[in-house]
Order: sequence, then structure tokens, then C-alpha cells
Amino acid sequence: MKSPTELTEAFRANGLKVTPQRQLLFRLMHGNTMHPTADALFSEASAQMPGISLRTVYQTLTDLASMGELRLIDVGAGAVRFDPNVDDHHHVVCQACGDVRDVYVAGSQQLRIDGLDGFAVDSTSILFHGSCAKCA
Amino acid sequence: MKSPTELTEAFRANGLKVTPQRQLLFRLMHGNTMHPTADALFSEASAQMPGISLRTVYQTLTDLASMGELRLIDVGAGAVRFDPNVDDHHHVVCQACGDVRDVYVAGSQQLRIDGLDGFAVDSTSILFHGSCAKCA
DNA sequence: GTGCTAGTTAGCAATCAATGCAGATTAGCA
DNA sequence: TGCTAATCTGCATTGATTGCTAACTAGCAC
Ligand SMILES: [Mn+2]
Ligand SMILES: [Mn+2]
Ligand SMILES: [Zn+2]
Ligand SMILES: [Zn+2]
Repeated sequence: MKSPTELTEAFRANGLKVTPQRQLLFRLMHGNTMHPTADALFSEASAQMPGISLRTVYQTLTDLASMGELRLIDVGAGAVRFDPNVDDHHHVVCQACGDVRDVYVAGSQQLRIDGLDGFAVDSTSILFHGSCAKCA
Repeated sequence: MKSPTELTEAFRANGLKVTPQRQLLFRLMHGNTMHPTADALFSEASAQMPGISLRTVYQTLTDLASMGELRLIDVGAGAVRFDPNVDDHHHVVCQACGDVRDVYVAGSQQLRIDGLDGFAVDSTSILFHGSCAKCA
């Protein structure tokens, strides 16, 4: 994801307004490695800006996603998570505490896929399930 | 997933009763390669047994899953899908029509995972996104 | 076969995540 | 400074799933 300053320009360039709510979310997401849910971000945002609405959080995250600045991660349980890391990477999720961490996977282009049968593959998501160091 | 006959025995052996509703669902799921949602199964079941409840479909599928007879597949959109194929396999999902197909992946044990950082991996799910032959 | 009872079913309420909607508000520009 | 399209908030609604409970029944004992 771009920096808050760059996002400010990018939003204006797209005819989108830069509001205090959006600026706050730019800051909360920039460099965030927690893979937070919308609700988790809403809590953080509310601490700094009481009165901000969950609806606005969803809206801004959706805008950022459709601009390609965020990825949505579905770990198969609970709410979708938002990821400012748009590099080619994958995830490990702790079955116990739900923590999600970035992993970089080598060899994913060498996978032999049997049974494709006319299917054209655009992208691949690999999800590793396990337990983190704390929950070991 | 075991055959309906084997499941009948397995359920009784676990102190679970074998009802007509469950037997119907055993039959509908056995060998089913559609990766249906609970609601899709409910529709099929209702055609053969009017009055069966969606609640019972969910309950039976959950029972089968906790006996290890079914896998739950989350393709990141809409409802969870149920899979009687418990072999080691993965999935392709068509972005256009939502169809899910089994794929068998060689080389998934050779993946080099960077950034694990104390995380112990138990299992891996690979989801390929693309378009099926029909939606090409 | 009859009766008992623990387990099951159906139906509906409740929850959770996410989106739809509309009136009040405001960023950005002239 | 004023205009207006875009945004925000708060609330209603949807969709998937789970919780709850009274009525029902499979499976077992007699
Ligand atoms: Mn990530
Ligand atoms: Mn499958
Ligand atoms: Zn953990
Ligand atoms: Zn398709």
C-alpha cells in the first residue's frame, strides 16, 4: 500500500475526497502487518476519532481494495482480513489464536496441477494452518 | 466419505441414530463432486423429502465433518461448501460461475516457506482462482 | 410387539458479517 | 464565500449459520 501522503494524491487524482476519516485509516493500515478485520480497525480508529462509523471503515477499505492498495484475506473463519502488503505472498494462520502472518513461498510456480481439465488459473492462494510460537 | 451402508454402521457405533433424513443426506453426498453448499443440498433433499429442514442438513453435515467424513471448503465467497472427498487434494474455483473442482497437486511438500518464524504448519490449503472451460 | 428414553427434527429466533439506504455534513473548487 | 458532488453516520436489511425447544422417533429392553 502507498504511504498516506501518496494515497492522498491518488484519491484526489481519482476524484475521491480526502477526509479526516480516510486519512486516519491510511495511517492505521500503512505498514500494518496484523491483517486486521474491519471491526478491529474500527476499534483502533474509534480510539483516535470517537464517532467514526463502522460503515465508513468498510467503505474506505473497499475503496482501497478496488484501487489495488489492499488485499482481502479470507482465512476461513470469522471476518475478512485486510492486508496492505500487496507483494506476492501467502499466509499462515494459527488455529488457536487466529493470528495471521505473511509467508513468502518459493516453488509455487513449479506446482504440478492434475485435474485442471480446461480450467485456466489466474492466481493462487496458499493458506498454511498450524500453531504459532505462543500457542505451540 | 464412507458409503451410506458403512456410515449407518459408523453412526450407530458412535451412539448416533440413523434417521431417514440422515440416510438421504448420506446418499446425496456420497461420491458428490459438486462441492455443494448446505443450501444446495437442502434443495436437493427437499425434492426427495418435502419438509426436511435446513437445520437438519447443517446438523448432519456438521456431524459428518466431525467424524472426518467430510471436509469444509471455504472459497472466499458465499457459503461454505461440503466435500466428501477427504483425499489430499486442493481446489480450483471459477471466478465467473463459482464452480469448484478437485485438483491434485504434486510438489506441495517441496514448497520453501520463508517467514514462518516459529510457526508449526499442520496442513496446507491451496486455492486456484481462474475460469472454467465454459466461462473461458 | 410394547413401552421407554435418549437422541433427533422442525421451526423459528438470534447472531455475525457485510451491504443498502437516505438525510445531514463537508471537501474541494470556482 | 458559496456551491455541489462526494462522503459520513446511523439504522435497516440481507445472507449464512447457530441457538433453542417442544414434538417426535430410533433403537433398545422387556
Ligand atoms: Mn499478508
Ligand atoms: Mn474437493
Ligand atoms: Zn497462536
Ligand atoms: Zn465458470
